[in-house]
Amino acid sequence: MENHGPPASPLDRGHPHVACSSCSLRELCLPAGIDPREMERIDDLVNHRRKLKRGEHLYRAGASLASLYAIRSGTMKSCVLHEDGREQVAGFHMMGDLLGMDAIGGGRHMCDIVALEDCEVCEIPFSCLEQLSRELPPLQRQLHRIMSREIVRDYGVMLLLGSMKAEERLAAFLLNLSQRFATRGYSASEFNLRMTREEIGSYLGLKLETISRVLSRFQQDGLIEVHHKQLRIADAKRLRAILGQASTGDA
Amino acid sequence: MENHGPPASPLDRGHPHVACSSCSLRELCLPAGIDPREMERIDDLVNHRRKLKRGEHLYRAGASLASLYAIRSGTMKSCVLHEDGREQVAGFHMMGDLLGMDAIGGGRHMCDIVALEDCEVCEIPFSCLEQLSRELPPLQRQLHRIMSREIVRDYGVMLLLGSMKAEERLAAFLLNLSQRFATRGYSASEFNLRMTREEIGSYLGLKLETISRVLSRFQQDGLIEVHHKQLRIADAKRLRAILGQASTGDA
DNA sequence: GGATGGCTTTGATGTAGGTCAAAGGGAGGC
DNA sequence: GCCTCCCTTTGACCTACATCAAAGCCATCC
Repeated sequence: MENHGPPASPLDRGHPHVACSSCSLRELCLPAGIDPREMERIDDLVNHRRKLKRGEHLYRAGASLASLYAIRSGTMKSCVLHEDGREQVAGFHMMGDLLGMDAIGGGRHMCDIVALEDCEVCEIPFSCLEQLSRELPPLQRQLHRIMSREIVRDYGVMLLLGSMKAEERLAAFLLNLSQRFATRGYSASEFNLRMTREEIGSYLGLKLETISRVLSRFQQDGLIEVHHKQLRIADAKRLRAILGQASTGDA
Repeated sequence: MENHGPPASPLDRGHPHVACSSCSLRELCLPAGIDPREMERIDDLVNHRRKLKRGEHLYRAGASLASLYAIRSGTMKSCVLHEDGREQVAGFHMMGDLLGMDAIGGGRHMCDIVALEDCEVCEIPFSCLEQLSRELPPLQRQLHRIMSREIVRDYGVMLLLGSMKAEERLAAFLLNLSQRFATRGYSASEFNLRMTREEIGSYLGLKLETISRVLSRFQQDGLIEVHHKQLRIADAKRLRAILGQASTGDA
């Protein structure tokens, strides 16, 4: 039962001050590296926010490209759909991440984005962004950087899916989450899993039972502590060693 | 034993006329959609070509970003490397494809690119490209489109690796190759596999023996004919049906 | 407060694809 | 022309993960 809530006006123009210049995420997000004096031009670009309840879609595959979205708060997942109904989680996204770049190529979105909890996103009309990035080289750079990083991230996932076994995949996943929380100023060792075991499994190319079993094993081995969605990394070094697979030594 | 050939001068400035404007690939490649009158500015951008022999690297992971490369002829593979030596093929690339975008994010390449046969590429200094794309909106658009398509392509691979079984993966692979040859004006039904079974396997997250077995099975079932690297798609419809998995009917 | 329904855990069993092994074919080098 | 080396094919066996099944937990709804 997804918490669709009232379909209500998804566009919330009620914030008079949607300002990148005062946003704590600005160094992670699109405005990174922008001269403070130019910042107000970015503020104009991002003219409103949008709130989503858990389970709501930000957009669906097939929708035509209007805007990119920067996540201000909350966690989302992207899902690609196989024609025969199978779907796979392609990524988990959190504050500061930029979404929607899948649509630039063909003008239509190629995946669904779903809120895993209540979220807030900043909407960035794409044509304005293209325009402005012609005028502000640092903005252009940052956009390119973000798209490039997305490509590289995907390479990492391909490596994971193509050549790692279950334990390695899960270790890589947990360490990646940990690192992303750290980058955002949260604890690297203690956090909440916003997604279900099934979603993790889908992302990692495994079944939910396998996720559950491997988490239990990790816990027995003292690598982590899990209590439903609450997770603590108890021994990051050994967790990393599962990945390195060679050295149990200092990573 | 890779055919490294003489390390020789990799930069071949000997072509006086490296002109996008007269290149048969221009509509697939970076200049797509450029006004003919602006084309000479692109010609200036792409100021030289480079030839590679089979087995040579175009660049290696860690190399700093200097240029993007457009493939003029030949086939290449990209490989991502796991720290512990395992490597995985992340993609196969052919004429018209643009390489190197993995380095934009961090300034360093994140994968190796290796020629699977003798190749020729056009070198595009990245900072010039960024500069010029500020002045020519259609160039900017095309660059964004290409990067976006790369992201979407990766989603497809994730889906393949994460939720398809061996036969589906191989069918998807062959159909994808077929389609790419067709786009480039070659036969969609008959072509050469430039890569080994092992490389296909690496790309698809399978072992070479599995690739071999599945190809044999496909052949027995009359879906394809393979004779070493020569491949003919004998029944594209049924091959597509393996993917759709539901309807054996008209895809 | 009890009921309902998702999510998770754990066990028993099955299987796709991996691993190991051996032999056959082509292409390039001498 | 012959040799060598890689690539490929095919078979026999094994293992990691999927599948099926059942029971427990937590949150939410009534």
